[in-house]
Parts: sequence; C-alpha cells; structure tokens
Amino acid sequence: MKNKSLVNMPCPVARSLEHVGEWWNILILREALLGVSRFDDFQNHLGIATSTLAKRLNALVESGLLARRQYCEKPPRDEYVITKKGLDFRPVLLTLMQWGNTYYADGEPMIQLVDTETKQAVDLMLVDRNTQVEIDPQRHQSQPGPAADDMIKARFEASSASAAMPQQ
Amino acid sequence: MKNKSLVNMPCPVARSLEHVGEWWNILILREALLGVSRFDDFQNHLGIATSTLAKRLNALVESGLLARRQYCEKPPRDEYVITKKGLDFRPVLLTLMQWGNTYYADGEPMIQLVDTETKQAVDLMLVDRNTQVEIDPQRHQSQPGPAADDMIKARFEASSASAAMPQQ
DNA sequence: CAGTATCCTGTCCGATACTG
DNA sequence: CAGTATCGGACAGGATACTG
Repeated sequence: MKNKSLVNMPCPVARSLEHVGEWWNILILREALLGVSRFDDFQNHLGIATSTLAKRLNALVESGLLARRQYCEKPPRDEYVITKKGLDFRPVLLTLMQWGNTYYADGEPMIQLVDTETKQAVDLMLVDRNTQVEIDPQRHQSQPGPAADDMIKARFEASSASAAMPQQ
Repeated sequence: MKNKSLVNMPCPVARSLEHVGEWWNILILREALLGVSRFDDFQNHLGIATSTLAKRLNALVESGLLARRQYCEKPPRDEYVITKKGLDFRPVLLTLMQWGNTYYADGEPMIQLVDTETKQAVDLMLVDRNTQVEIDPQRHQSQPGPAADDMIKARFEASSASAAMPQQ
C-alpha cells in the first residue's frame, strides 16, 4: 500500500494487495457485490466517514474494480457498479467469508451462501477444474510459473529440498 | 485493525479482516504456507523491517494462525509454524493468487499451483461441495445465516426487492 | 443526495542501534 | 541468529463543515 517495496515484489499476491490490501476496500467491494451502488448506501451500511469513502471509491475506480456511472444528468449523480474485474474478485471474498464463518461466527454463520435452486446452504470447496479434485496442500503445491524471474526460481530451488515441509 | 467499529460489525468478512487485514500479515502467511518458519527467512524473503516483522509475527501467533515453537534450547530459538487455522486460510490465499495472476502478471503467471501427480498446472474453481456446481453469482447468493441478528436480516429484506441486481 | 475541503489523530512501518 | 528498544515519517481514517 503506502510502500513501494511491494510494487517491486514479483508476486501476484503482493500485487493484488496493492489494490485491495486496505481493509475498507474489501468491505466496500463486498457491499458492491451485494448490489449496493450509491454513495449514501455504502456510507450507511459501513459506517465509514464520507471523506474516507470518497477516497476509497476513487481508488477502486482507478484500480478498475468499480466503475463510475452517471445515472442522473441534473443534478449530476454518480453510482458505482462492479466491473468484470471486481466480479472476478468474488471468490476471494467468498473464501474469506467462509473462513470467517468458521472461526469468528460463534458456531453458526451470520451470513451464508445459498443455492437458489436447491435452497440449500452452500459448502464451498476449492477444486482443480482439470481433475475436479479438491485442492490439497500435499498434492497441489506452488511452483514458479512461465513468467517467473530468476528471483522466484531461486526461491523454489532452494526450498525444494524441504519436501517434508508442512505444505504448498 | 486500528478501529473498533469493525469489531462490532456482525460480518464474518469484517471479523476476518481484524486478524488478517493488514497486508504484511497476508504476505507472512503466504511465506509460512510455503514452509518458511525462521525469523531470518521471513525477513530476507519479504524485505520487512525486523521490528515490524516481530510485531506482525506476535499478532499472528496471538490470532492463532501461527504457533511459536522452540526448536533449540540453548540458545533458545523459536520458529513459527502454521496452525490448522492458518492452513484453513490457504484457500483464501490461493484464490487471491489466482486473481492476481489474472490481472497483474502481464499475461503469464509468475507463480502457479501444480498438481504433483499429473504435473499439470492447476486451474482453480470454486464449487458447492453438495452439488459440485461451480459458484455462480446468479445461482449462489448471500443470505442471512442462522446466527444472523436483526441488523443483518433487515439488510437483506430491504435489498431483496432488487432481484435484478448484479449479483450475490 | 453526493460529494469536497480541512484538520487532526492513531498507528503502521522503516531505520537504526543494541542484546543474548 | 532472533529478536527488543526507540525514533520519526507517512498516511489511513475520523470529525466536522461546506457545496451544488
């Protein structure tokens, strides 16, 4: 965020955090994904200061996660709608929500995902689209990709000796 | 985070952010999931200040995501290993990584998940464990859960009229 | 209603120095 | 090597007031 050290970090997680690392951004995105689009609604639901909200909203538009759209000419009124990029962020929010429900909901979940066709609560599972197998730390491990630079490669070569390591 | 307004927020996402909302925490967790456990390794890989690292490490131990374990008696040396709770956070990291690879990797991914059995790159997909159907904004929507308070219920009743809303 | 402008505070974080 | 202690800067975020 405030620091440029992250910018130089050749890691997709770090780069993502540049844009969504501030916690208000996540909460605003969550509201946007729930269909909220008006400045006032964001403010009332989140209890965020107007100045902060305006700043975060601008940052999210800048990052391409939200799009500003004028819905009224006079007086000019803007609303903020989710973009494709923002929509693609939903799985992150959902897995975070599930994690939060598991550890910080005092047993029962406060918010849950429901299958509107079966009316059943959704139990999220992360799988490999190719094999349909659930992601497992032992079987699915991180490795440098095609665009990896020497820095990343060195990292993994050095740590590849630790096959007995916990995971990933 | 710094603010208590989040604490009172009856939302699993907000509560999660209390513990992992600071971006260094995410990066440290990512290292820990890669098998890193020593203070010095964290520091070298992340380029983080020692004072900051110590503080973040303590916070993560406090939150139960990491566990301090003495691996040498004299001189006393501690290492930080991932806990079950921290391990359960891996899906969040992975979906975030995939999102980052999609939008911030200049085409090719820098780090990718590989199936060690098939040697193929993993393509992550979020599904409902009950139906094996991929999560879709139209079909899978958020609703108040069993533990929802009146505040949450009111939210959803008020916005349920907007069935044509983008998603969730 | 949808912001902008200004001021202020907390704290995240880095830099540096020191310890067993 | 694995930290602790201290200092200082930058900025996120809140409170308040004001505008079209």
